[in-house]
Amino acid sequence: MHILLRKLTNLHDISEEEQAAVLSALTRPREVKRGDDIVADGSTPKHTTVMLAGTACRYKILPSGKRHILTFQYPGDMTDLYSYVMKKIDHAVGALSDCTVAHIPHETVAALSEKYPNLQYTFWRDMMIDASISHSWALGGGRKTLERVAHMLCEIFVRLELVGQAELARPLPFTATRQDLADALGLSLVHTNKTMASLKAKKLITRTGTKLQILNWDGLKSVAGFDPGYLHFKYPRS
Amino acid sequence: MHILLRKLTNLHDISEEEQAAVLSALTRPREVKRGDDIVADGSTPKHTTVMLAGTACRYKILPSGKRHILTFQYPGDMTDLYSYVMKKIDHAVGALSDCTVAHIPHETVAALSEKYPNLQYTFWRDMMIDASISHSWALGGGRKTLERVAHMLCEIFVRLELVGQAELARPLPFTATRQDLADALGLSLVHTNKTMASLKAKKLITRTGTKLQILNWDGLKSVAGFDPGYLHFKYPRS
DNA sequence: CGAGAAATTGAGTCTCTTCAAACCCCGTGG
DNA sequence: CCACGGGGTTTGAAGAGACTCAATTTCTCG
Repeated sequence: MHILLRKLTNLHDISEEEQAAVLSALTRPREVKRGDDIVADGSTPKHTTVMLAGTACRYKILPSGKRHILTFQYPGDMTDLYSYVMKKIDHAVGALSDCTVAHIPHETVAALSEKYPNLQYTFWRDMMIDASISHSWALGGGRKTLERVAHMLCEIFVRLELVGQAELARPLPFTATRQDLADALGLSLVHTNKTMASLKAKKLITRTGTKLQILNWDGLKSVAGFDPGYLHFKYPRS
Repeated sequence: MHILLRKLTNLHDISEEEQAAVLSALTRPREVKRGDDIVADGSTPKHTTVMLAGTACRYKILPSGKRHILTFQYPGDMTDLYSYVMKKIDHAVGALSDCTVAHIPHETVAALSEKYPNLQYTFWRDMMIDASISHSWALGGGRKTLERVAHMLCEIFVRLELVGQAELARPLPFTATRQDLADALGLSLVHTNKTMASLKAKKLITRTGTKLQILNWDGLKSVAGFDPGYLHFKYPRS
């Protein structure tokens, strides 16, 4: 099953015909190098972008020069529907690892929306869930730092697992650096790092080379107070 | 001009016919007392709510017991489109002052959306802008506390002015308490208050009874680094 | 093997929080 | 007409969490 369908069907029921229509709307994939922007801040894209492989993020450079990461984007995510509705985008999308992406022209999105209202609903829903996620990050959910970091790790794992990119037995294909993580959490690199060290000390996670291994899922989940409901998966992890 | 139209037409061009259709969809107004919930957390409303008078907020009670205010809602705002898309709402809407509200049943929203795609687009846009605002709050825009508080005051004024509820010459109908403001900023009451005292010391604002008077708009704007672009008004304040 | 990037660790500082107390405004009842 | 009470506001002081600066170690890849 195509990764985009894997994502969309988990959001909402869509028919075979609709599934085929979305897939045929995809342009030829293209490669993006780590560190490059997929969508530039302030631009008015003419198409939306679908992640096929790699990790990207929506981010903003603040006046202070700091980078704030709004959400991570994984394979299957439609990272730029925002520009379809808002015309001018107010943040950038950047590749955190080498990525493969495809596009759907805005006019095709419009045509699909008109022909298949159910699809449009699915798109809208995807967008709101994405907004909901970045929301929950920004708020920190009223959690203390240790919980927040644990929560972020839980979310990353569950989202990757949904699209078949991760399983507990294997280390996460966690291509983000500590700095990326810190920018997403809104914490300093140093403090993020010290917090992760403490999760490591509790034997909840460990680092194997570049990858991150979850040693004790239940423990991590309980420290984080993680409840995947806010991700609005149709078939949540048990 | 009806306050809802004043808001919507500033978001997007909509025809006379569409305007009339929206207005006729409104149910009879009802009153909500200060402190009462307009929409309960976790509920699945069957209608969206339009603010006609007063101040409300979308908020969440965090596990720590703290209240986090996501956005303020002023007259003209459609405060509950969220539930139209997401079914189950993940936050509450509460009245910060005595309010007058009206409703539009979800099925009417659906019918309007089908008949007038342009209206649906306007709704969608409204929703994304609202999300964008709460976003910008949560991030704090990378601003320091003094700037953040000033920025919040600027936003409140501009939004109220748009719907004819405020002007510089008169004190703001600022019905929120310091605690409300603190919950919206994500700061403690004490610190919020001290920050406002410092704005007062700079002769940018002053308090007259319950109301708040802006003494020096340009000064406030400049301290805040306020740029109303993120509100996506069609006719921004000069 | 070496260079550059990323991660780790230590120390000092400052912001924001919490706790606590006093104050002020305003409506109510004697 | 004034004392009382309660919600909201203001102020002080002490402590905790997070930040920055800076040095060191580890990893990765050519």
